[in-house]
Amino acid sequence: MKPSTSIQDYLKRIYELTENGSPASTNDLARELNIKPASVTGMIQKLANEKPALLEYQKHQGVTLTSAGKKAALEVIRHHRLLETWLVQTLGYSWDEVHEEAERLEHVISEDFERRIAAALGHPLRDPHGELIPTADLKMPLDDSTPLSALRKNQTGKILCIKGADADLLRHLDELGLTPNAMIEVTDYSPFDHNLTIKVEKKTHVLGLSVTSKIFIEQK
Amino acid sequence: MKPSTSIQDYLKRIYELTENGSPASTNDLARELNIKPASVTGMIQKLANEKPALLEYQKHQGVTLTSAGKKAALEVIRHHRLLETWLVQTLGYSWDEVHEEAERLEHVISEDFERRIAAALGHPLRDPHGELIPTADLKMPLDDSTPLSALRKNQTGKILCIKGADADLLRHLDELGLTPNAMIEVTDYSPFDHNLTIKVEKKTHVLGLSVTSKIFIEQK
DNA sequence: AAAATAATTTAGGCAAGGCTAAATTTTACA
DNA sequence: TGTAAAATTTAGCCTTGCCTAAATTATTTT
Ligand SMILES: [Mn+2]
Ligand SMILES: [Mn+2]
Ligand SMILES: [Mn+2]
Ligand SMILES: [Mn+2]
Repeated sequence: MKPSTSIQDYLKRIYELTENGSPASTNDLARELNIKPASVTGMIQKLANEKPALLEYQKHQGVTLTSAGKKAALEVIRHHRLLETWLVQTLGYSWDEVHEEAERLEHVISEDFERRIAAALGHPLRDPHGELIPTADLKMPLDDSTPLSALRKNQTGKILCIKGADADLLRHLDELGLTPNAMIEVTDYSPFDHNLTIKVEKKTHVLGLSVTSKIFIEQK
Repeated sequence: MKPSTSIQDYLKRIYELTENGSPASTNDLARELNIKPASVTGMIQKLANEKPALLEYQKHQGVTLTSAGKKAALEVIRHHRLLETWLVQTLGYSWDEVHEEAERLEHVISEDFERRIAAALGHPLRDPHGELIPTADLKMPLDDSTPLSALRKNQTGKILCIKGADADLLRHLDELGLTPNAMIEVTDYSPFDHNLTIKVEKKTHVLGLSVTSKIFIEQK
């Protein structure tokens, strides 16, 4: 059976929160889902006890996805990212507007719809923010990007992805020309505050860590 | 507040069932919604008692939409028909495939999405089946069509709409060339069984009442 | 005009997925 | 190392929207 919309959202958030390798905590999940921690506990207990369990769970230790859970999560993420790409390309959404729309559509489109937009888009590898799109057989491609925050003076690269930015930051980055595919060069680094001075399209900007850690680069 | 998906489906069905002027019965509604009559009674009582009531209801007498209910119904119907049009035009769905997809999407698209597809399609008047699309200000345009079943020998017209046909019939009509915009001519009428003989694209077909009553014509 | 049948409503229940308040565990830190 | 704070879980409750079985009302048939 296809998981409910609620469950799909849980799985997607857990996928994201566990990408760093460590389990997702009840509180983090509650924050990301805008649901009270007590309710999250109830749901993760349920998901961990399903016939093919979707989660690995030990009290007070957080959760990780089983392979069944990961597959279900990648299904939703593929829908989300294909939808974002498609909304931008065919309906003129800007990249800071698409998220919410995709957040609702992702749960209701058919597999046929998924195939049609994937084909219409030429089976894209990344969504408008540069995030990798899981393949049709639900594998997440390897991510070979480096956070901009790891670059130093005179290093250059192409922006691959903006991760975890809210709509305000996305609009700001758009104004600065810091969008996927932009070529950038680091011209200075301040070890005290981790500020990076970068050049993009002939213009120079100084970016703090809270920004540079959200921009991902393909190094030259 | 936006009505729930369930409520939207109730309102849409009630709109359709009351187009003939008479109230929708509990049983008819239950059949259309695939929900047990007892559950329908519960829901219509609830909807009739909301602050601005969505339904007019008297025990054992069926329901009609209030103006608030009609507005909410037209909102869903507009979504549905725009979506069908758009899925056919941009993703290559055939007209017999789109219904189910639109049935789910109609509840989750934003008003912004609605405006974007309406604009992208050039504010169409009819969906792929020829059904009238409610306007952006939620009025249903006047329907000036006549059922094919009302035509007689030597009368001609253009097909405007196929109403209430299931996917199988839609595919069949498609094969016969009986799609919106096709020009047809009635060459014979049998008063005994109400069969009509019609000519479309040089071919002749004999259609029973259960078919001719679902095809609507703009008379010449 | 009964009696039978059909339609509708009532009553009681259930599952999903939330919430609050209270209890418990873990972690932090003085 | 003991305690305070933070995180998590438990317990009990609520709403939505569905169900079945039984009761009631309306409609047909005889
Ligand atoms: Mn979502
Ligand atoms: Mn899919
Ligand atoms: Mn629907
Ligand atoms: Mn709308």
